[in-house]
Amino acid sequence: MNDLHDKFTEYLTQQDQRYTTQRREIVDAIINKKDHFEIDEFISEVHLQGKRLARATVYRTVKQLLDAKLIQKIDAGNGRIYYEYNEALQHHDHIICNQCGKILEIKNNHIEKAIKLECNKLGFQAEYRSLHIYGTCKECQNN
Amino acid sequence: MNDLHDKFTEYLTQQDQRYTTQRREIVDAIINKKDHFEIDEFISEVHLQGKRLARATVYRTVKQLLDAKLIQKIDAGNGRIYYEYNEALQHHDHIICNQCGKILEIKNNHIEKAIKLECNKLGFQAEYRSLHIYGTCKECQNN
DNA sequence: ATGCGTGCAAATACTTTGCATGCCC
DNA sequence: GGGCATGCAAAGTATTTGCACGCAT
Repeated sequence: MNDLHDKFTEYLTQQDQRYTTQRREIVDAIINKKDHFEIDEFISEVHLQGKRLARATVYRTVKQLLDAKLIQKIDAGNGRIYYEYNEALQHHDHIICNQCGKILEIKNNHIEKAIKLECNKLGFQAEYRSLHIYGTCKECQNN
Repeated sequence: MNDLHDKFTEYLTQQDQRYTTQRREIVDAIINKKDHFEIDEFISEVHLQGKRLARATVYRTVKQLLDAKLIQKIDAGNGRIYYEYNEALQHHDHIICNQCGKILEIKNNHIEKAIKLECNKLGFQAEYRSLHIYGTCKECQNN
């Protein structure tokens, strides 16, 4: 049993909601994709597999997963919106290259700590964050 | 003369584009608003002042200002999208309360440094970032 | 004068919603 | 069996685009 299923089950139970076949399938697909995905591409893939799944259901489920902090939304800046599984609820941040569009995932304790300290100072109880750094990656700087 | 006008002029010149009346008015309005604004609210206000200004022009100009890194986009999570003037190009980050929707702006050198170090490590040339922290503010924790 | 930028409206894209039916608990 | 969730289509929003005309350079 995967962590994401457990967490989502827990969330749904709390909200007195049901873990339906569709919700289960969407979560499975997210786990299998591993990295970031787009709503549209996601729906196409599911349909290619011959499964019936309504757009609306995907939007509804994604909203719940966001609300449950199990996935996060990434605005790649060029009009594309990605979603990504928050593996084991460990926050990782994103570095996005404006040239080639590549997305690097980082996890840095100093950043983590600095943010926690600032929140403590303000008495703010942080639940979740989104940090995206845009610029030019090593490879693209050489072009 | 305001910094934002200068910077935008510089950007437009680089791109061989013109500093039109509309662009100037949009920039003025942004400077006067100071804090974050929404496209829709923004257009209404300009229209209330009796000025003629097309939606499309606002979208086009906002896109350029984003591209020039002079304003930044904030996704408040509840479906609302804000834009905000990047004062003097100093990066400040946002703390957003999920209960009351309040947005706090922070500027913290430790966060700044930790991010710079991580980028240096990766050889990534950062131009811009967006950091949003979501949670519950001090006041709302007491309710 | 030249041609980029604007305004307008239509087109497109994205997301939500109402309602009848199906399926989880 | 009761009622929440789904699928479908239609309605909302948000954003982009084509084209004729106006204005900045």
